[in-house]
Amino acid sequence: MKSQFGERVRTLREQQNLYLRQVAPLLEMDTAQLSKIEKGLRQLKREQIPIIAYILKASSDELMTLWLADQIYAVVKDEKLANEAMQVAEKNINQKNARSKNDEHLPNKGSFNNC
Amino acid sequence: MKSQFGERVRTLREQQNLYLRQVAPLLEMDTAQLSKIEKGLRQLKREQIPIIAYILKASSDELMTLWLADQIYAVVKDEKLANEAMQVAEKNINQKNARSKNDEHLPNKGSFNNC
DNA sequence: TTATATTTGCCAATATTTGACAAGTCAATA
DNA sequence: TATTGACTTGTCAAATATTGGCAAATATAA
Repeated sequence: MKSQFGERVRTLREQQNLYLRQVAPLLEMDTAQLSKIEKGLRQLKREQIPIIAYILKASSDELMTLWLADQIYAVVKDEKLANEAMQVAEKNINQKNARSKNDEHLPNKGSFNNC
Repeated sequence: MKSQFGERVRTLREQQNLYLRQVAPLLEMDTAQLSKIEKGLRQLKREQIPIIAYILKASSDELMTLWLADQIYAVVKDEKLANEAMQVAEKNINQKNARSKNDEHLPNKGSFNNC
């Protein structure tokens, strides 16, 4: 498993018939860096994902999802307890989401009511 | 959601009636650092997990799982696409595992047969 | 108050990641 | 086979991020 994100970016770039040298400057980097990003040897900065999505006429959400998945994968890829850890993490995420969902039902959500 | 790992360590330490000052030196750190680790403000080094598990008479696997879950959570905690990313990452892990499972059925696994 | 346990803030030390450049490979083709 | 263009790789200093260690602050109990 290499970089899902990088592979997708390369595919998209080739579909648009763009060269590294055409795309890299738009991201303010040289071709070497973008090459490494596509090969998963470097990480694109999170805040550049919408930019590259725009350049490649792709879904920002799709690329962000792949980028995040790569980050997660980097944490657990050589871990025998990867699946267990994922389960625990998932539970934590859902609890967090449940909490903020509850907040919606509380009065004065988002107001600064500390009078 | 704070640090599952840190909270578990604190619970275990208190169950054993140990003070930070007793445990910290065994991990070659001062009480301030261990305090931060228990509160999730610092990360214990991965390779120290078996050590702290031994000190606290706990399961190394349990603590490793919580530690990894914390690392994963740190990546996605503020991401709206957290769940999607987790799904993709999980698929990647399972594919990887499936691959190494296949390897077991190949001949000469682990030998250096490049003659 | 004193003593003990823990926490917090700060910043230097260390570790990790990135950016930039040069040199390299590879394929097409003149 | 020399040249060109696209991409890749290696190196290393610079930028970032993380940690370690200390001192001071807080908290709680005696």
